[in-house]
Amino acid sequence: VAAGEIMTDNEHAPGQLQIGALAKATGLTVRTLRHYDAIGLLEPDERSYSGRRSYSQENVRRLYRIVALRRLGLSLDEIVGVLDRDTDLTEAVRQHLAHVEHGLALQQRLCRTLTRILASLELQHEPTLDQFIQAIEVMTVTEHYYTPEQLQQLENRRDELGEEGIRQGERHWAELIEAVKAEQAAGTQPVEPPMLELARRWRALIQQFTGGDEGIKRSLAAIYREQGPKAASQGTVDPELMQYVGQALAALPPAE
Amino acid sequence: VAAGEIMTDNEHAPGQLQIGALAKATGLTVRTLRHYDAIGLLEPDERSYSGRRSYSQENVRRLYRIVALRRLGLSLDEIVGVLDRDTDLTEAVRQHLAHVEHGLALQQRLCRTLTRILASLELQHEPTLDQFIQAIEVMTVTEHYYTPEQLQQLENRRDELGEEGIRQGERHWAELIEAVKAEQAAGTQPVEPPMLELARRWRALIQQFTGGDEGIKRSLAAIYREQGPKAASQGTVDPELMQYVGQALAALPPAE
DNA sequence: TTGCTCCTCACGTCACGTGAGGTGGC
DNA sequence: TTGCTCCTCACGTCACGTGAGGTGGC
Repeated sequence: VAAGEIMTDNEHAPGQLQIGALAKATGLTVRTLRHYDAIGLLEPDERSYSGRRSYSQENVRRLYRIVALRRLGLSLDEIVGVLDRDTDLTEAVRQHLAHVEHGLALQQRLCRTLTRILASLELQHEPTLDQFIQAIEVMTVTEHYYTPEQLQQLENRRDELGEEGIRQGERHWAELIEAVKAEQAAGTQPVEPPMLELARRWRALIQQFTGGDEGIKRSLAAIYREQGPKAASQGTVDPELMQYVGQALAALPPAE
Repeated sequence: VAAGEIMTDNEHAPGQLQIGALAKATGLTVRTLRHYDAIGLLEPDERSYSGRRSYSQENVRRLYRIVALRRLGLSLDEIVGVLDRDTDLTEAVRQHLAHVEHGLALQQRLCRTLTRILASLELQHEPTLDQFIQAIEVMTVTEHYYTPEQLQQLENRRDELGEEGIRQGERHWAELIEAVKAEQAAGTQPVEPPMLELARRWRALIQQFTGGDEGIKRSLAAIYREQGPKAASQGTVDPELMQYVGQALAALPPAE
């Protein structure tokens, strides 16, 4: 036999590739190529008599396009659209970008939420599962009351304050609430001077939280109305205490 | 019959809820609750004689926890871990956050890539599918050669330059390449003064791209070596042209 | 009898991974 | 005969959505 006749299946048609060779060349798996065949995304040029897939150079070029588009995150279906049903490429990419950006925004919010949850988890000594769950519920319920812009504003203020500033604010609230509880336990009337002084501090802290923004004030008021003081105060104030403080606040002269 | 005996199935056990009522109360679908039952995440307290699910208050509390953890993006399996196999909550959240942040970083890179691809798509007059595909390939192949920090640096420089600066840079390159092609076509030798002048401009533009960073210079050189001039120049320079310029660059005196 | 709620299968989603079981080519 | 490559099913993934077909309670 002449040397030219000694050939592997691979070489029968020059430039044709078997599935394994193509997989190795592109870094894809054999399974992936079979999948692309099954859904009609990349059908091999021909089959050998024993049923083996044989890919032509044309197939290879198409595969490179597929891989490129996959890296952009397009779905196989969208790729079929671009390659075979002449979907406008620019338009497809534009839409895809919009989609990705949308998902990104959601992920970022989730990230911020998780970070805050984690911070409060680490702050609290022995956080009960229940306290934790409540923190999440409060966070998600209250977020529902603010517009995206307002949430952004609150977010910005937190950034301004920084880690330390936030902890300080939390300490101030905790101290104030303790002080109010003490007066309540001591039987102080809401309109007596000591409570009026605490109410002033209370109003100042709320002012600090809202930053004087009317929209945020209204949203906070809505949370009080519809979800009660516990939700509005992130679980720190119970209804009776709030009623007590409310009377003192009502007895205050209008804000200077 | 006494009035007390006239009851709906719903009221047989007070406080018990049928699946539809629970779904309505939580905003989940009936299907979802059945799914949670099927995987053992939330099994109803009991079944009525006709097989209807009956949820107790205890079930409801558990469901609220499930919903809260879902909002953080935990998988149902992770939730089972937290609720039943006392997985450490803080640890679970920490890991989940790390996971989300990782995905976020990938998404952000994808977003930047898409934005750039889109920008170049819009810049080019009649972008062929092939040109486009090549742009993606070039982008992904070359990105492989830079470290994350280097990519960040390049990203930063692009931000500094702004839209207009980038276009200007692209114009400069296009003009320079045209000028070199003209000299080549005119038969100018690489070492003749006109080409030496062009080579100086060439070196200056490269300097501008690398920002003088040695690491980026090395990465760019690696792309030339391993992927050829076409990839390194984002598809704008073919090998012969590069060789021609290369001779002129070699004939230049060392950079001032 | 008519609605309404509930029930149990069971397929589909997206892009493959991962065997099971078998055959052709050196 | 032994490896190696290749083949075709077919199940599993994640959290349900969506029918199909049927039954109990007012």
